[in-house]
Amino acid sequence: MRSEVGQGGQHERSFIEKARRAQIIESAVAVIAEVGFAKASLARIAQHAGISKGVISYHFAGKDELMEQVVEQTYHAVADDVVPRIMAASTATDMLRTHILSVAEYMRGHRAHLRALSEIFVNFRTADGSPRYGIAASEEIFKGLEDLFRGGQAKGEFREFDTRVMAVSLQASIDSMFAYWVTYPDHDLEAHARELADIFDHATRAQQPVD
Amino acid sequence: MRSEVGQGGQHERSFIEKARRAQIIESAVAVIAEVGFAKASLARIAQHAGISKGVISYHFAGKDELMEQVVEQTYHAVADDVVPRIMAASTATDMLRTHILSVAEYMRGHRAHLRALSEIFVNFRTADGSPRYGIAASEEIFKGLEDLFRGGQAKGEFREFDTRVMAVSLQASIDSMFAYWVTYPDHDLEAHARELADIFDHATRAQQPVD
Amino acid sequence: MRSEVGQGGQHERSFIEKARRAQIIESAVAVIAEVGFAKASLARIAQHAGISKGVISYHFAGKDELMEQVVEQTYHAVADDVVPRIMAASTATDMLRTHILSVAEYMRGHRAHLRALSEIFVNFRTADGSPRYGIAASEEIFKGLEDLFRGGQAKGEFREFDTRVMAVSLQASIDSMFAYWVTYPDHDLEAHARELADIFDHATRAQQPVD
Amino acid sequence: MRSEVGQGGQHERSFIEKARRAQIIESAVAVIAEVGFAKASLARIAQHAGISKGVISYHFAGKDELMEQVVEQTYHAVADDVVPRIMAASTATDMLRTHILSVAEYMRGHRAHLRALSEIFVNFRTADGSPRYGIAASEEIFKGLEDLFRGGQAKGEFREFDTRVMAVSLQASIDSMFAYWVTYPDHDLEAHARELADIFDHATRAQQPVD
DNA sequence: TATGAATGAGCATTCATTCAT
DNA sequence: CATGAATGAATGCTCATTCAT
Repeated sequence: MRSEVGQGGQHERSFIEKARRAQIIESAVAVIAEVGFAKASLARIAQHAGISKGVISYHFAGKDELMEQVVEQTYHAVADDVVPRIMAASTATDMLRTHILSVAEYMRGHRAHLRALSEIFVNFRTADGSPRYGIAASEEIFKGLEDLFRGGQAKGEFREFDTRVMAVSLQASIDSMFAYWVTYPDHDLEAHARELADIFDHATRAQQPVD
Repeated sequence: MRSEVGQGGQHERSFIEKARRAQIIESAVAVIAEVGFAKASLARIAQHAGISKGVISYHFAGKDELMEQVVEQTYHAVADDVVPRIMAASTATDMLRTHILSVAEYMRGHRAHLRALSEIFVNFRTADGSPRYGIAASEEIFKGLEDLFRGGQAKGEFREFDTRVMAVSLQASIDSMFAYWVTYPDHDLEAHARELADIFDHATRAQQPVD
Repeated sequence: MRSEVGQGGQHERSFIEKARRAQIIESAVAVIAEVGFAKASLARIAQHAGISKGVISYHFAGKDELMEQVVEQTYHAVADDVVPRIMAASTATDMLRTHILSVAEYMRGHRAHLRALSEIFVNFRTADGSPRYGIAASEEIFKGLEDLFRGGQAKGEFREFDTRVMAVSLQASIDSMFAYWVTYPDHDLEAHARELADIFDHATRAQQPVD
Repeated sequence: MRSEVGQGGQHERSFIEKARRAQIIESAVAVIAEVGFAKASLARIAQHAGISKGVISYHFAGKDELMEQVVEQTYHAVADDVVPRIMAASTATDMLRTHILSVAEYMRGHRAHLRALSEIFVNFRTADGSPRYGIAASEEIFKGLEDLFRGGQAKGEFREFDTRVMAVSLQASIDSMFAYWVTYPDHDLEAHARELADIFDHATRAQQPVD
């Protein structure tokens, strides 16, 4: 999980180093969220952190590693918050609704983090030009959603459908909810989330009661 | 010097100029699709077109105008192909399904164009740093979809739902279908489109027949 | 006087060619006067003349020849206007005053020409980087002024002084009068010229009457 | 990023930074003096200093700041040398003569600096195309000279004349003395200065003694 | 550990010039 | 004669990275 770790525990990161890395990552998040990936230069990130450019190079192998760390940290923070709440639901239908609502709720408190995450996902490329994170980076999420869907189908809660297509569409709809809210900050995120939950409730359920 | 003319049809672009502009736009599309917006420099675009950098500056006021032309050309090409087919449908339900399937079909033949379009939408910024096209640029699409939805609701084909949320989610799901297919070229785009049509059919319809 | 002339009268410039050259020279004057030498590109000059860039290249060997022509034309126009008036004066003292006042009067009607002339004098460099026209280009003027001064000294009108230094200083003072007026267009050019005439009257005369 | 600091003495420039800035400024002076303002590119200045182009960008906000620094440094160096000597004179007549002679003497040792200064004054333009320093930039000098002249007039040493015209003409005559000497390096600068002092002595004095 | 300094490649853009038509 | 098109060098600038201290 950490790039250079694993040489026999030799290289434990010191407290100060961990603090510095965290500080730099937070600054990176803030800067990317504000000016976008393309204009988030190391100089700007260093300036935001109140340190010299060299410090970043010292603590991270390069800009690429910094970006990867931003993704990893943010990604896990979301999962740590959302996953337990989903697990607490009893039916697949509930889990689906809880998933959508929890993610939306988490978003509300972490606008910058998610903005940065999305910037990196879309823009970060490897040296050869191919996207570092693409749809493929969401594979873990897709797998989790597919498990949820298959569970619902097995129990008869959900109709038969292609679980991968449903997962991809749901994930995209959630992302777009966030993007829409970032663009229009007055947009009612919670109401959007409830509507979205309704949409995928109708889209998945086996029986639709007469309204 | 070249870009701001054309008011009143006075300055007809010559045949050769139109050809060059088209050639450059096509090269821009190809390069952006391949290496992404950030790395799509004029040098690379010129190299791809087999011309000198100066030619681009000669035919376009600057990189910004080139990007705007790419968007405009591609955008209209999609609309010209898809809109008539949607209009031919008689019910809202049919229009919705036709919309999804036609866009998917168009995509199959214009992978690079749509890839480039999405890159520009996400990354192109004005001089002051704000996105040139953002979610807001999709407003026209959203409006069109909302009309479709409201028509269906008025006729009783569709249930009551927030048309804006439905439009945003549908558009995002279509985009993600495309992104998924770009990442996994062997993915069955047509099957995905049919599944997606089913999803939004269930999500919108007023009555769900017992399967 | 003309660069390629002299091959036996073979290459007489046609009427249309002379007209074109004159038109281009006038445009060059206007553009240089407006935006300065450095930004007076052939493109801008052509645009001002309402012709294509290529025309300039066709009628002049290059930008350098165009500039030289601007200087030559303007220079002679000034001389043709001013010299006869000076010659009409009878005493050296009168000639000196007439010189200053006539040049100033000419200036008032030819602001752009003189502005352009000064821009070219100061900025135009040969390929090797040395000034194309420097102080040395004023040699003809200096010689003329020195003749005037020596005449006055011979007749006892003027005191003994270094005629070269007086010529250089007078010419510089006249140029600065013009520059000052260009910067502050409301400046009273005629009054300035009269004051300047007084200054050099006092500076040169053999006897200063008790005021 | 580097240029706008320094409010309050907070950001003391390090020794090495000051040295680099000085070195770059000196190279800029040398290059401008040699090839003129228009051809004094950052590349050439860097080459002359034996450093990479980026170093200049690192130490100066841009070419504009570098040019402004050249002006400021040079300007103050002249003033620091010349002003005290003028102040030491007791009569206006002496101050005038001292001014001319001291400036000339300073010139002899700083040919390139003054050449560069004049190049920048004439050619440096702001982004909107208007001269960054024009005649208006000499306002301070003009004001100082006018004070001197008015003092002399008040004490009866000088005749009545327009002090502004006298100041502009004197300044121009001094500049042209320098320009002449730059063009003809063998020219006797001191003799020229003495002659010039005589000229303005005659031009200003209230009484001209019978020779 | 941290820093300031330096590098050099890459960027968009401008421009005088050339040339086929 | 005149043009539009194309060229390629040069410019100021940004930036990730390296390195001695």
